[in-house]
Amino acid sequence: MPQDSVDLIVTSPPYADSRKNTYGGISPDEYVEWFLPVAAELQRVLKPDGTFILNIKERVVDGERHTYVLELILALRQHGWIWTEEYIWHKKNSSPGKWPNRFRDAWERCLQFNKDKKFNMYQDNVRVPMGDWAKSRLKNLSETDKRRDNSKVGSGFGKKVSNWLGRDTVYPDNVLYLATETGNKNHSAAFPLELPAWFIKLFSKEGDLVLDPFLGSGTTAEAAKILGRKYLGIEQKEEYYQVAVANITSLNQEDTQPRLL
Amino acid sequence: MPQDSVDLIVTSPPYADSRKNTYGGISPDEYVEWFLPVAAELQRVLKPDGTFILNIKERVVDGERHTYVLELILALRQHGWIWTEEYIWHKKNSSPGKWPNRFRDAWERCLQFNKDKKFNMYQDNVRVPMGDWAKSRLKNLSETDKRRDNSKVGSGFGKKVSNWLGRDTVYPDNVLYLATETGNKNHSAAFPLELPAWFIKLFSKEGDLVLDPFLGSGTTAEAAKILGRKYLGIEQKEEYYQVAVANITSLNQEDTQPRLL
DNA sequence: GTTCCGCATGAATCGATAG
DNA sequence: ACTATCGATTCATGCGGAA
Repeated sequence: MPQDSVDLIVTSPPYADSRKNTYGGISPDEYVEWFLPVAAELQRVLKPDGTFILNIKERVVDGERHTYVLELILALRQHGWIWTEEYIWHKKNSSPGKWPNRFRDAWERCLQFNKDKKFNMYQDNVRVPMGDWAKSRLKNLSETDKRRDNSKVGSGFGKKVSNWLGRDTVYPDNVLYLATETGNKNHSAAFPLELPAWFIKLFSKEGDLVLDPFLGSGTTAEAAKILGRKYLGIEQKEEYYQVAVANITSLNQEDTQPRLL
Repeated sequence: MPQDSVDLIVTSPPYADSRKNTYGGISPDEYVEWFLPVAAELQRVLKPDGTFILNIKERVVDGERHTYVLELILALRQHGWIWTEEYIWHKKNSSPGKWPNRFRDAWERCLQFNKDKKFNMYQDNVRVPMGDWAKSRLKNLSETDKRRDNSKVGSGFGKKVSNWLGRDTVYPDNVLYLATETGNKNHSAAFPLELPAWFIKLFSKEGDLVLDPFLGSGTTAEAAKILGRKYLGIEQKEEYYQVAVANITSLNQEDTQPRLL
């Protein structure tokens, strides 16, 4: 691949040592070492104003959270990546289970890395409906606030409130509150379509190129296709590749578009 | 303080370089070095089956998340602490603001450290009401609901929905969804009472000793008092100490108990 | 006695300007 | 060339006073 050719990278690599029977299963202690050559190639092909989103969560090893994700962040910075932000994916329906020393794990990291401090971000593409507070708060402004609006002299007290009139969406924050995919995909990672879709809308525009170097069942490419982006996926396992191709080609644009927009 | 005398430590130390005009203001680059001597004392006084909860979040420095929290976790492990878990505090109302390169920050870390893999955890004390799904889901049980239905993905998970009949509370997960305190405390940290209260209920029992080495306006001690634990707080600034004493002594047990239980 | 309205304010961050 | 200060931006909550 040519250098500086990709607008956005969104990926969820195989987590260390997990899914051992379905994927390669990288040992936690070797995870950073295993990932760095990949990151170097990603850095080469990403445009200077592009973004790299890494969805990952550290395993529990021997009763303790392993530190390979922390070490990976530090290592990537050593190699020139900028650690711009850490988004949290807060899962509505996390895996069940009960243990004496911990609760169910309901969140994952979505790490944002950049090559440059200036990067493309299209914030208006991910505005969310205003919270419920607005309904009760802005419902009955009519009498007093209309008067305030008409008299533009002086106080400015009413101005703040009237600023909110007519708006129905606000900017989100850095926590994504999404359900996990309960679908029937033949791939063990529960990676909901909305997760890559959110980052694709936020960090790319139509016609841009989105890359997923660990394609898996093709969720990132599906989201990119639905959103009108070009997409490129890499997958080592023949069987996942076949699943991804099937998922992507069977996509019916008319069916899926309303789901995301 | 004698060694092995504290059952639980819950604290929210001054964040690096923030609150510069109210607190000392520790530089991000010196944060780990500044914290380690404190951590050593905490390790000394904590009981072997006790827990240390550290509420912290890294600042943005020069357009990038600083790494001092990651380095602090690694350093604490070097000094013998076990990094058992990372809870997330998902804030309902985060600080406002708009920037071209990031959204509002709506979460903080609550890091759990232990001296030993075996520690006290009273999970039943923090059960939460069952979600609304239960009402509709349990009304008409299907055939698969009455027996164990194994996951189709081969994960080994299964479910037996009929197990849920008659229950009205469930265990929570590792994400706490709380509002920040917008109250009138004369202390700049917005640390809601529910946050220390949750960990106090989870990791201590009545009569246990709870320590907060950075007491601030005394929220941890307030929660401990309400929940019938002994408490011990350390505060360097005379003015915060006075505020904390006032907050704690003015506590009316009858008023506050229903708020938390 | 209850609901509704007005308003202050919070672990923030960026970019421009001043020193 | 570097650091310090300041203005601008914006969402949700709770409290006090009014209806």
